[in-house]
Amino acid sequence: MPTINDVARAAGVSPSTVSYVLSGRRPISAETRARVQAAIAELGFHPHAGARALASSKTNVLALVAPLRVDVNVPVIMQFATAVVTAARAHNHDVLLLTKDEGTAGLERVAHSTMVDALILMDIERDDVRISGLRRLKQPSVLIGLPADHAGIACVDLDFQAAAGTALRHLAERGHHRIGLVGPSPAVYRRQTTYADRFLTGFLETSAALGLRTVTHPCEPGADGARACLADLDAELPQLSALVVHNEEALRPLLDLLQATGRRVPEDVSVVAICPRDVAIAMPVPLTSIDIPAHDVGTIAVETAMRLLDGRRVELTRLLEPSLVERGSCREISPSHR
Amino acid sequence: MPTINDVARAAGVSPSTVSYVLSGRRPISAETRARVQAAIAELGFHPHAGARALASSKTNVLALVAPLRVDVNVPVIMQFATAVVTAARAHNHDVLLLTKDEGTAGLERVAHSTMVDALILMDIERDDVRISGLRRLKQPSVLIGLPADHAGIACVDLDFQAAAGTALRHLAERGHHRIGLVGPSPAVYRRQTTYADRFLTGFLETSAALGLRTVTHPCEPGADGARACLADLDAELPQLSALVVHNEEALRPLLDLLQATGRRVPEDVSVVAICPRDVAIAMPVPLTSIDIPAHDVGTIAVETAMRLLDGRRVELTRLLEPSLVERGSCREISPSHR
DNA sequence: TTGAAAGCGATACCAA
DNA sequence: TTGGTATCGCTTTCAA
Repeated sequence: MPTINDVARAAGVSPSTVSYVLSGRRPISAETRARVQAAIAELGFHPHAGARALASSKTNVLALVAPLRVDVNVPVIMQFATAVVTAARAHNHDVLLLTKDEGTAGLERVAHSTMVDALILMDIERDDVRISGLRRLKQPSVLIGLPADHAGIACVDLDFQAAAGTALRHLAERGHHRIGLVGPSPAVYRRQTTYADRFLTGFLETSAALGLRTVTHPCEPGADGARACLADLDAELPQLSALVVHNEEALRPLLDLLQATGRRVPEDVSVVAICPRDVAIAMPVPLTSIDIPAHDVGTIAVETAMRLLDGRRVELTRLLEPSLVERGSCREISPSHR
Repeated sequence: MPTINDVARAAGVSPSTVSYVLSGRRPISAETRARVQAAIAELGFHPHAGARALASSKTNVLALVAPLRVDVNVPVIMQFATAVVTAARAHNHDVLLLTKDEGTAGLERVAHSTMVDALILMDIERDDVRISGLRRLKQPSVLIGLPADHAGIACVDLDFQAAAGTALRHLAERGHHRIGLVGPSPAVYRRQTTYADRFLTGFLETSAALGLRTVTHPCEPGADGARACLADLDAELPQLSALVVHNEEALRPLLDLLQATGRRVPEDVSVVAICPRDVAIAMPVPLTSIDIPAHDVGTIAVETAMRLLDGRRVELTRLLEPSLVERGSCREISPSHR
């Protein structure tokens, strides 16, 4: 492997000149630049990442901490990861993949050993134990999610609270006033992943503001969970005309169940889902949905990290506005039936 | 951030001694070791990764090249990734995540700039354009998959050819002799991901060896694809009594379709699936299946990389033996009906 | 059993 | 516009 000195010798310049050609941090005459670049190409020179990191205190690597348990939401996780890696590359950075189960120790390990310039964390819990540790790192971090105490830390996420409002308003405008919420599984609430709370809060707020009759219930995984949840909702609010489903996994069993019991979508029950758009589209009945903009969130997370790295100003809390796409799973209730 | 010199000073030893305490590459008196370790703990010392890489020519980082397109098989990809990261950590390595779409350029970038010690690639195609480039790298690589030309390169995968044999034999032993194969989507064949070919080859071989009547068909995504595929199979081989499904995505629509048309599983049609076990379990009828041992494959890939790195002998081609789990979706055909 | 010091391969400051 | 060189923090050889 050729070094910068080899290149310098071949081009008849000093190593520092080669370095400056590479970084563009000082003006170089066109002629010199050409000679250097020719030498670089000819020798197939690639700067040594470690040497660079040592001399410049920059690694050009971001840490991405992902929950690698293999359960629900895997596709969404992958979408975040894809977006982060792609955006990072666009900024000339690479991505070191960490698992959430290494916890604070893992973060400290890569941060203290100077393996990364910044960290991006996903699957943030309400009282995430990792947050306080992050504050002590010299590297900046960006959270995908919104913990209770996020003072001074950059956060990016869908505005789930607003999303609940959007879903309810969409239904209310079409004449629905008896609406059930199929929530995430109790496990999600237990883990206190914050999007569950935030959605629920928004749901209750908007419900009250609009004077709707609503009822909410978490939903256990599987067909049995869906059945139990629907039964609970029906019992507590007879003749509900619409469901808001904030549970990707429950979607399919729920639709199967409705069909099996002769309740048509949207004729008998309207449905709004909060899920990735490809999931909404792939259902037996294409669902009106609010997308989880994983790509945007991931990209913005990286861009926020970049801004922090070069000392630019950032908006610490970025909650992306929800956007609802009507796909025909909500029907208009005629005024006479209201 | 304290350096090794700070530690040395605090412990009253030379920096080299600290280094040797850390690496264990030469004997240190118990007393000295204790003093050094105390100083390390007290100062919160973590060796600088870049400096280490520069001095030792080892990064303790593996590259993992994953297909980050968001389509089918996302869960399997995640399982591979999980296993690789976990295994890597167990060997004191971290994982740099690259996307397949960077192609050869990405591999060369991280290899030439000495960011990684070894590379692990997934989603290998039959005539993968990246292979020849890999041979020229100074870092070893391990493929998850089996390209046509894999001379000299370590490969790990499920033995899909044997898996087809296992599936067919399981059915044949239960009296089935008219069997259809629901293959992957044409897109997979077009991309020439090698597992499709290998499974098909094994299927045809075993079919011939056992004197079975079989028919095979790729299967387009979605409910329509499943319907078309099943119709084709039925047309070409009337009264087939069993299906082998090598298409995770088609599984659910296929079972829905069978139910809708009054064909019960396993009473009327037996089914063997090749898919992750959680998918097989989550179906309306738990399916007899051959697992895709993503965890084992990922772990073995990392272990192979480790062996290559420290010059130990490796078996270049590791095809894992398939194991079939009966879950009741195959029925025994009584001799009178054969 | 330990220490001294020469690299490793870049960057960036100080000069010219 | 360019060159010389100290420096980054560690590993490892050579000596003692």
